[in-house]
Amino acid sequence: MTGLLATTLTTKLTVSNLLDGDDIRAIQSLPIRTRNIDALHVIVADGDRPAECCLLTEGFAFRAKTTFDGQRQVLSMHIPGEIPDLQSLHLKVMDHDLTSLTRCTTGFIPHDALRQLNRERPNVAAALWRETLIDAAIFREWIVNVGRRSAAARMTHLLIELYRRLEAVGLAKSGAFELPITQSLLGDCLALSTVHVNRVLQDLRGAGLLTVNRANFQLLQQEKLEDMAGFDGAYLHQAPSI
Amino acid sequence: MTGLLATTLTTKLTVSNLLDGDDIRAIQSLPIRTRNIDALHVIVADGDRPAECCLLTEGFAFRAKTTFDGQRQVLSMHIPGEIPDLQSLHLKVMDHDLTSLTRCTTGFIPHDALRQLNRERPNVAAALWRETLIDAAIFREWIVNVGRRSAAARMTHLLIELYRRLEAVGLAKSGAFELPITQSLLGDCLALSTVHVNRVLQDLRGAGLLTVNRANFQLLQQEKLEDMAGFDGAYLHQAPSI
DNA sequence: CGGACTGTTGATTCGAATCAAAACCGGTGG
DNA sequence: CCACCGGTTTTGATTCGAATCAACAGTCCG
Repeated sequence: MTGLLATTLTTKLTVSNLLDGDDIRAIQSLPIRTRNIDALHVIVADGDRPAECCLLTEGFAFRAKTTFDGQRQVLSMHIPGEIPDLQSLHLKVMDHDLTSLTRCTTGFIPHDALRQLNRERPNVAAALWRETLIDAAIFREWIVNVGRRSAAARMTHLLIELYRRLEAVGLAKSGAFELPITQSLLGDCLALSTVHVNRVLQDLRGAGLLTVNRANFQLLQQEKLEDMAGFDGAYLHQAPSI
Repeated sequence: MTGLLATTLTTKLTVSNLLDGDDIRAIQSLPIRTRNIDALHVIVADGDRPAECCLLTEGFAFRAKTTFDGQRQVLSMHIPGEIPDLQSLHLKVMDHDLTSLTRCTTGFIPHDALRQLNRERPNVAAALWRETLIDAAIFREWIVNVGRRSAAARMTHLLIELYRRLEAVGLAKSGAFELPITQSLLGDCLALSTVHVNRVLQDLRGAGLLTVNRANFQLLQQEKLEDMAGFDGAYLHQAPSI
């Protein structure tokens, strides 16, 4: 693994973990297969038994489950630097879909190579484990979002979360970020109908709290938005080793 | 660690992981502090920085978040054999509460000891990691439950999940299990009001699908219940190493 | 026996879904 | 260049599931 792919992963892991030079070199020598993926393409499907993990380098992806009666619930959004299906390393069968939102650049790393790395470099294993735990922390907050917040607070909370995560990897600043997501998919994230998503966004725009043109989101009054969403970023565990 | 505590943990981990004799001996020699905890007592609180993990040996516990306006959302239920705060090993600050539902027998294991064990015995590290990944899989299904299912389906899905998990550790059979949970707490699990929980349970009883007297739940028509809940147990990842 | 949860019932309200249709857009091909 | 098309966004009218409000009954326990 060299170039962008290596940088993406090592940057992510060294920010919040204590890796030494050997750890980083071991990561950089992982075998990796680069692949470009079209928008809205199922990368790994529910029921699959993948033999590799997918490192997202460019573009966005999301994980979702579909109920037997065809309703879809998005479980998480994924941004560059993440390995959305890292859990497949220890859970053989996928229990949900991983889908590209936009065109993506990805790197596939064989499970075997990752297992060997984990065995030889406990620091790296701990860092990767930690990433899956942050994942779980985000799921927990997602449960609260869908279960307990009003439609407007739900929307706001999701947008702030995305902003914070994108900001942390340099893909957003000053409250602005690019995310080519439809209102329908936002509805599947928030367990709201498309119609209601539209109305909520209009209310938020009307209140002067944000703007949205196509894929461009601009959070205008972050303080106020955080208040109305009851947002506390602690669950993102972004501070180094905290 | 000896006796019941050791048995609880090693049973759990050996069922679905490949541990050898040395692994098991290493687990059994973990230092552990036994403690009894009263019902409805906060074991680890949001914001805490625990230095040990809590192995649940007897009794039930749950994890929950409270929003700034005082609403509570239960995130998961925990049964004997589980380590509900294992994530604290790598995420220093708790982002939710862990609370006992009933009187519990617990064993506290220092993080230091667990870290050393993970370093020396990669098999054990993988087994523990896997437990946290199953945790996350259950969170994902919980999102779907709260986000996409009707009140009745939600209730049913939760009860079947609990039954399956209890059955797997020998604490339930023939559709029956003991769980001293109030309707109010069930509401906090399902994001429903207490009143509505009551009505849904009456409907299910009325349809002859289950009975509830105090803490005793009896699922009468499991097939039918699974159908109406859209239950697919794959997300519990109970089959050994699958 | 009294008090505090817990469970139950009925009446009413409300947030969001649903249904239906129009307006808007970005592309495609004639 | 314009007509057309599918997907997306927007608007309005109506319905519905669950919340809320308000009592009351049951149960446990000191």
